[in-house]
Amino acid sequence: MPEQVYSHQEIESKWSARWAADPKLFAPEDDSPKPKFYVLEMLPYPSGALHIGHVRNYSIGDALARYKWMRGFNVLHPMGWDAFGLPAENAAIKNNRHPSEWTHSNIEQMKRQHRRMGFSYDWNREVSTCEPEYYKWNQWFFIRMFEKGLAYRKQALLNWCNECATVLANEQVVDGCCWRHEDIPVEQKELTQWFIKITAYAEELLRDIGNLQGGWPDRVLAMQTNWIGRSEGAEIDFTLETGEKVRVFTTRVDTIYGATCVILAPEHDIVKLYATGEIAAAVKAMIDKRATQGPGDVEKEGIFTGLYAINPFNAERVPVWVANFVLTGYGTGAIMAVPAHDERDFEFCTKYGIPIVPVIRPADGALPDAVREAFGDYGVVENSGQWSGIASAEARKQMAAHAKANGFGESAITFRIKDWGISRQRYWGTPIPMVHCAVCGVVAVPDEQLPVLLPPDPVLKGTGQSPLAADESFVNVPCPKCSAPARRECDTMDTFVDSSWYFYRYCDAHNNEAPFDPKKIAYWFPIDQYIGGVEHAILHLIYSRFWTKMMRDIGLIANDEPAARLFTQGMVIKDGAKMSKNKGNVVSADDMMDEYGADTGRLFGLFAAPPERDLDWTASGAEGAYRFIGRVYRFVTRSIDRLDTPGAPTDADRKVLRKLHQTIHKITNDFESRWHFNTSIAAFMELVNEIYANEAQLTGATLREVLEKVVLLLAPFTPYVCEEMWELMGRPGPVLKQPWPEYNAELAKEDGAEVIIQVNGKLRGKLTVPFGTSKEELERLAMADEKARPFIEGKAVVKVIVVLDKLVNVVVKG
RNA sequence: GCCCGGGUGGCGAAACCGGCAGACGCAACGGACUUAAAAUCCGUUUCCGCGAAAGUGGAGUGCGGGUUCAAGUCCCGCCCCGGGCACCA
Repeated sequence: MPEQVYSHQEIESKWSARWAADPKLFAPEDDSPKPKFYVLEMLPYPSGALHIGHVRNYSIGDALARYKWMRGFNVLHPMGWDAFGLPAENAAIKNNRHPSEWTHSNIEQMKRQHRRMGFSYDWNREVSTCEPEYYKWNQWFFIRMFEKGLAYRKQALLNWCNECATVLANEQVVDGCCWRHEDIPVEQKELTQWFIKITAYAEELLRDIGNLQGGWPDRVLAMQTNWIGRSEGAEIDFTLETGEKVRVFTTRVDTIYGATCVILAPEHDIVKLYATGEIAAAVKAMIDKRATQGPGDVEKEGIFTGLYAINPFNAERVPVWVANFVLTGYGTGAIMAVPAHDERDFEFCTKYGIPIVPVIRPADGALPDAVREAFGDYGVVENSGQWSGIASAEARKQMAAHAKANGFGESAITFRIKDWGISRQRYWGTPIPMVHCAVCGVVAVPDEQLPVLLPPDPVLKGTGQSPLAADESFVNVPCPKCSAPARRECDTMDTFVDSSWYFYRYCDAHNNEAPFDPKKIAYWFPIDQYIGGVEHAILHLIYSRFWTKMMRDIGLIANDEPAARLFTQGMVIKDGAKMSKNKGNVVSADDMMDEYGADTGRLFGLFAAPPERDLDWTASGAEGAYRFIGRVYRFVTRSIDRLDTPGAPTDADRKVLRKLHQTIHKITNDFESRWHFNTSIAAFMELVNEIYANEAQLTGATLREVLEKVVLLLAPFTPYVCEEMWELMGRPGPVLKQPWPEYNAELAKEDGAEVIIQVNGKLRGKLTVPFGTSKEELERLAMADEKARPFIEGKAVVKVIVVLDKLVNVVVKG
């Protein structure tokens, strides 16, 4: 066969069709004796077009999946669609199409692109979250949580995005703006909504971060730790002169003798009870201002309520204020202000002339006469009755215990994380399976009536009213308990519910009796490797962890965490900016595949940067990857006829085989440790350069040996062209079921050790010696070395450092 | 302010355990092939000196110190860039 020109269209369309025709090709085996490996990439939202960011994400997972198959694992590698959500509904309003139609046509488009990319998914397990077979189980889980008190309704101030016309969870607010609309400030609205009690798991979510260390990126774990935000402190009751108690939360109860006022959040119950006239008006103004204010520094403002409270530790009477910087949703919504030891309290009390009383001194200093700035560190407690002279840390414990013993407080822990508000006033989501009955109250839809189907013909306006409420035939329903006329809940669920457990469904995607068969979960879980963007570090990834723990506690599964290992890949950058529609720098997967092909797209994406780092997409870089694939392909095709030509082994054979085994070692290591495929591919390029340099001298047997291994090593990165070359070499496929090339350390070994000669740490010469040459001999050779000698002669040799097979460093003086 | 990353040629990067800084690729330049071009193959390219050249000397991994025979790598103190959290009591 003469040398062939690499034509990606021909090769990729040929194998894409063949792979699609074999539904078992990428399916895991039942009852397999092989060890299992579950590799998962985050499922996409079906926007309609795959772009380079997706391609990068899936190329990483696909390389791993193919490698694991070749290493003899039974691999589960599924794909699905996060198919509910706002874009479908907004597109529907704009184009007057049904969200379902829009979504399904997008899925079809993207699935075609996926197939074209040749990713090794088991499409038999495809999950689409907008199908009743899937969202039925969202409802089922919701009812289980309702029964356990983990799903509940309450009135609360909620984040509202006017553009989305719906409520947002705290996790969906970024810099005070909507996560989908970075320039739309989120407003606060008081609404009655459904919440999921993720806070019941706050302690465990935090504790188990310890078990994820090593398997999950530190960055993600740090972000989750921050988000959960545990603070240890105490709650203390200050008694008002009117008799009510105001409970404050503090992490520094040791400073309580320095408390000079109590400050309430504007929304606090006591304020509602006692604020009248001018004060009430000022408080309302504060609430309104805060509701519309964006993020950033806000001037502290407050007003005296006219009330006084008694500090239970020293019986001192302190004024009660209301201030805009005290948050209603954190701690108890009330604080004791200790201006001498808290920067914020200092700022506030200075502004309003409230006294400042220092009670903590630095361990090696004295109490200041006049406080010029807050001293917030731990120190020694002073002027604090029986605790004077005790260190802060110890005083905290003792004073909390004292409060408890005397019935006016106790040690307490608060979390920053809040319950997950899941009600959405939109159509395209899972209906919340609840009924409101005038007699029975809120009643769950019985399991046998699930799923509660979305009505097929919604009236969509995007006005902020739940579209389901306009559909009388949906709304009106008899109460499941008493059969009296009742009304259905009309909100739908946050789509993050859908993505919290989809990866369990892949294990048993067509189960009609249960969300999944626990036996299948026991086999596949935890996910061995999860791969996705870091933007989900606290959204999807914290919800998923919660959902797993919840499912464990209702007895469905045994694992505590969904994924043993997580990998977060970097963003794709083009022309200095993150690829996004707004910036107009998106490269579509289709355009890329037309021009360069799927293999090139994958190879460049993996070669241009280590996968965790941001990747610069450049056309010239892609050209380079394309040229390289062509270089391999041309060599293989022009060598086909020589593969079985007999001949005596040559020096070139040995050199190329050595390079081959060094490359096997390198690539295998990269797969097994840090996934720096950029260096795997660089090593592979070096191998190909070596083969080119020795082409004429290679014998047939070596050519066959080396080229077959070349194809196998490259297959996880560029599967199409490798499948084609494998076939051309007369080998039966598929490549991903071939064993991974085995490393032979003997063949990889160099002829001799290259030892560098340094004088005072500077490189002065090189030696090639047999491995294991003795210290004395190396020292002798170094001293005699022609290049090194001029730097040694005439100087006193202080000492000589020898590292066997590696280096000699002669230290001289003078 | 606190918590994570990161800073190396014209560019993307490599150097994994402290041991030859810049592998591999892009771009640029030169050569071969060609009537010519494209494609392909081969070569050069951190900076500053000296040299016609082969070579050869010095400097160099954000900045300042330190440890060490030896530092991009370890330690101390800074600067800059990216990300997360943030009146969280």
